[in-house]
Amino acid sequence: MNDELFNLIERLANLLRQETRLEGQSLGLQPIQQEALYYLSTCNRYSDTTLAVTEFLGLTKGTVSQSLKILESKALISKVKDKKDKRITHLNVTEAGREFLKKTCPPQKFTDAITSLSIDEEFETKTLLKKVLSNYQQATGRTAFGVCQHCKFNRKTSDGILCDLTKEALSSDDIMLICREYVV
Amino acid sequence: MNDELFNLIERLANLLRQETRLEGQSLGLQPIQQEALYYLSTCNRYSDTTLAVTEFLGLTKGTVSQSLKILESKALISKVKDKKDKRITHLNVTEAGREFLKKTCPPQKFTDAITSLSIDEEFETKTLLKKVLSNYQQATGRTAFGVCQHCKFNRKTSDGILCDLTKEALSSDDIMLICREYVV
DNA sequence: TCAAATATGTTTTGACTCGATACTATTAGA
DNA sequence: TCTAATAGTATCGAGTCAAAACATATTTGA
Repeated sequence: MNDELFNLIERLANLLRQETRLEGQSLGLQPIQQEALYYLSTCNRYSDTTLAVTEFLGLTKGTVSQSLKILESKALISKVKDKKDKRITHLNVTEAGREFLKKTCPPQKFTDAITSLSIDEEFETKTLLKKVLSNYQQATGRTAFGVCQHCKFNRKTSDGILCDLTKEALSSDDIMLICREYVV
Repeated sequence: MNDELFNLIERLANLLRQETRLEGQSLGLQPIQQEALYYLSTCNRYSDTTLAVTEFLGLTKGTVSQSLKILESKALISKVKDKKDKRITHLNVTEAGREFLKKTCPPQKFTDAITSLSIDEEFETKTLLKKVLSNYQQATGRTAFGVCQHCKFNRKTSDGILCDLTKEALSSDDIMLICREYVV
């Protein structure tokens, strides 16, 4: 009863948030800004836009636009207009941004705490939480945000890997990233 | 890599937060206020104070004081001065408060999502997350907030159950609640 | 073809969160 | 006794957030 799964997740999230807040102080970064930055470092070229971050964080685009503006002002990300569609702006994490993430994300003490789990236990936890997350996303009608590699549209051909949705070629690095168009 | 445990937890927490925000709209309640209310409905008489909520949520007491003021103004909690120590104010969840929690906490769609797990899987996930949470709390030097029943100070005597810390008698309901003084 | 609808993103506004700081009241302890 | 510690409140400024209005760019479809 007192150990409801949702309670555990909220408590872990609260602690993570707290540690994140501390680690962001050196650069004056808020937790939500760090979450956006982290997301941008893990997503592919179809998913590095304001709207994708909006969907990922579950906020409104106006709110996210503000946070991204701050990240840009601190030179942690840079904005690049899309060549084909001029409405779209791609958000690239700068070297400084990656540097910051490497030091702080995931938070050190959390990483330490995980070492109490065995390899198998950690894998098991991830697997089960992924299942819950996937179901929850579906129930709330939210975008799945899965890894390119495991997407329905990802196709291996004799010429290499292809995205069936965009018809573009994908590198071996590409397919490790998170995509907002992900479909099971 | 893309499925880091901390990433999964943050994403689940973001979705929970979003659903919580929606469910709080009817009463004009913010997510953090609902978290405080929920905590107060699960804690024992040693842990129903402003400072305990502060520790639990990992915020500062000024911030929490404001949130509690709003909960009181909406008649979801009531404040009762401690008889012995006049500095202390106990926070009781009112009937209206419990009514609200029963409807919204945990969020319906999250509960639905969990049903994708078997009983064993859910238990396993809880067990492992509890382990991580416990370690994380210890690493960050935070209060443990465990269930009274499993605390070191909980002692069963011929006269009933006793708290060795406060030397007070505990009922069978008491020992199911969360205590800030919890020690493994 | 070209106007209407749609999509991406920014700005503004007002309510709220949050940490920091200063403050009051009460209790503990040397 | 009288100083330090503890519980809690009040205020401030920076930032989050949703909502709405807005500016561009693209797509749709008559």
